[in-house]
Amino acid sequence: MRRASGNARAVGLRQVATPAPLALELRALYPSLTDLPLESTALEVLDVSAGTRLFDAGAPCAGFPLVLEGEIQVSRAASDGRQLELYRVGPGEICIVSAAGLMSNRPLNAQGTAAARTRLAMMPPNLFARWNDHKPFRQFVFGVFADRLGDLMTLVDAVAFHRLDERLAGFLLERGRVIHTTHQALADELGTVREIITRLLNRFESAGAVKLGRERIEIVNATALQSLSGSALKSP
Amino acid sequence: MRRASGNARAVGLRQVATPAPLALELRALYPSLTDLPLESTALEVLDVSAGTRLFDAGAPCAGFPLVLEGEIQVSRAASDGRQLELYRVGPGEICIVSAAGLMSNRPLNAQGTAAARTRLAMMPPNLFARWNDHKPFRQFVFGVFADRLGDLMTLVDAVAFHRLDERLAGFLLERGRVIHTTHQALADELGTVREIITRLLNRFESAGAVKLGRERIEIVNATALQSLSGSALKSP
DNA sequence: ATCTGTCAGTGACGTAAGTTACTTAGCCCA
DNA sequence: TGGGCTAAGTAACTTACGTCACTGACAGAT
Repeated sequence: MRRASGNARAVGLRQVATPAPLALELRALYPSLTDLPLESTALEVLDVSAGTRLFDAGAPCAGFPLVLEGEIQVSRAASDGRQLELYRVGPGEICIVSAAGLMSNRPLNAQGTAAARTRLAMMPPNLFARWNDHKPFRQFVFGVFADRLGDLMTLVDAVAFHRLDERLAGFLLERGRVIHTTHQALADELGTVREIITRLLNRFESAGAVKLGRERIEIVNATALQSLSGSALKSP
Repeated sequence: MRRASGNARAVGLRQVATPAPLALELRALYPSLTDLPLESTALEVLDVSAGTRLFDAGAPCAGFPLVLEGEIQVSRAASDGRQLELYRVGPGEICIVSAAGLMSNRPLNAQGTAAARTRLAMMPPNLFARWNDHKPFRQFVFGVFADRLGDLMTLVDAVAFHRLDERLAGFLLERGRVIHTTHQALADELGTVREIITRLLNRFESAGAVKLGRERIEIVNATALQSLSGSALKSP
């Protein structure tokens, strides 16, 4: 964590804190920033390793994250240690919990963790407010906001109306043929505990849908898995 | 359902479709509309009875509802007939599912039903887009948007991590001392079935927390109910 | 080669919640 | 005052999930 220093205002110039390569990178990932004065703005850049907690539920939002590389996992934690993933934020995407925290000036209602080594630029709260007056940026933010809201409703639906085996099967299908992860991580994404994941995965293996290994799940029969999922992923 | 008619443009004037009293009423409930040209705009006004379906999941959003009187219940339905209330929209409030539908141009991801006799003005999609350029309106919409998002997270949390008795107890406490509703309606709000509500309410009655009657629940010991709820309503 | 920590497997058990299939109660209106 | 409707009670049963308390398996460090 590094803060831009120096005092350019002393010589009557605006502070130039965002190096040109970073501005370029940002504009490539977030085209809606194109016409904004990135170069004359202090954006803090963080480079964190997998597992780093980036923000906590209950805390005020410290800034709006622009992900350059990696992925942030946003989830909700229960008092008994279980947790449930709400969504992930990758490069070029935005975090609606942060946006909501900034727009309503309320504490964040979820926690964010780096799911991998992650590099991100932090847009300070006042800057976020100011740049929302810029129509392209605003439209981008609120477009994604709206999309994520839909995802969240689908999640509510899944949690309220679907069995865990369906949800797990659907989840695996979204992750490609070979998945490298632990049972605990899967449990944390689905809001359950490790043992249940183990049990369900073993069932899937007995059914011939997957092959299991240490931190490894290979889908050997996607069709079977699909039918196990009951196609639980339909949005509306 | 009544559509404003006439063709004022034929005589070179903008269409004047919103009568002054309605404009007044709207501005009283939605102050962020103050500086917008309500009078020169065609706003359809609907007056519907309790139970009327106002929009369906999967359909495109027909307009942005401004509630004048009554209440809209927004919920998500499962294929087995169960349904789960996401939130309600009263006078002066806004519906984020509609807003999201308009901003992302995607089908709505929940259904809306009048929870009582409801009167509302419908802002057409293109008007909503246009008026979002007006800062006070925009800030109002997105402020509420952000707030509701928080509610939604709390809902996810409740559904994923809390028992139904806790949720029911909490729900009752929010509804005042005497509640007039059916067990089925409660089930539809919490995402379960009627029998379970009956069972739980009877337990609450045995515990001396409530007194039951036909379409009537009276809370006789709020403290007891509170402890049954496990204070399951904490947000973050 | 052994140690140590993480990851995975397992079985017994408890219980919240949904399902089925009724019966009973209360209310409206003819 | 007796149908006919909807709301509510109920009991027996099933099942998905979670909890507990382990044991075993593997990988990198020493």
